[in-house]
Amino acid sequence: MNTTGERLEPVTCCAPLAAPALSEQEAKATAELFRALGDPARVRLVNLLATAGEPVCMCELIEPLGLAQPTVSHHAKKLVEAGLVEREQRGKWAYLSLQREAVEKLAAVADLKEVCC
Amino acid sequence: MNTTGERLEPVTCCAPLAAPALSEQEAKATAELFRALGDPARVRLVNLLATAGEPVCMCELIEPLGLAQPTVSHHAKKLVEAGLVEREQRGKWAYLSLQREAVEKLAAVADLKEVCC
DNA sequence: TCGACGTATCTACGTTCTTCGATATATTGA
DNA sequence: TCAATATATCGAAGAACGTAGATACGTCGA
Repeated sequence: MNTTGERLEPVTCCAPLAAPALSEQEAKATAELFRALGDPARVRLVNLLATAGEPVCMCELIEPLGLAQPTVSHHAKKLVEAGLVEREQRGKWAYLSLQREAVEKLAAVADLKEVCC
Repeated sequence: MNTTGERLEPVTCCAPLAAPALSEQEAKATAELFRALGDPARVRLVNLLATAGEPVCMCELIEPLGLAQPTVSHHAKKLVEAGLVEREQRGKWAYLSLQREAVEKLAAVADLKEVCC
């Protein structure tokens, strides 16, 4: 999809829903951010990270999510790409943690009282 | 999709992302809510309603969105079903307005500091 | 009554998404 | 060095999605 090589940073590029003049670009970034949480598996993954409060090994997510390992890897990648989750390699293990600032920015985007991001 | 007749109310059924024990049902409801805003056209539609501050005739949304009339109708329906937008019939015109409480609830769901919906 | 207009639905098409088995790569421990 | 383990990627199948043309329905004004 992105052939130019420039990476979109949805979390930093999107504007509040009530922004006076939402550009096409901003709308796309905002939609991508919301879409990242538009799947039950990813909502549960984020929930697991939020309640854990500390980085969680990816291997410990497979069972609670009830999905195959490639599927969990796929969803984790989506969340990392959206900026909502951070991935940290520790030897052969991959640890995921919540990007709390990104999630808070998401809440700010949905906040109609917010004027600016 | 829903053959039993029971209507899901995503806005009232979903729980915060940081909820201690997110059920499968709640995760699905939360995902549906986020997914409703997971398309640029719907983000712009919500933005138009948010900045208008008053009900907007659907016929006035076609041009700014740059989409065909059936497509706008389709997106509007999705937003109404998600509870984010209210639809009001006035003669042959359909007026859309933002369900501000629902959008605020969405922001609360994304708020990690919130304990309960 | 009739034509114009606004809207929803039907249908179809191409794209994207979710899922998982198979497989490749890398790291650890023996 | 070798087997076991964790993870990512590839490839494929089925479902869901976005879009718009055609069409049907209802309302308004003449």
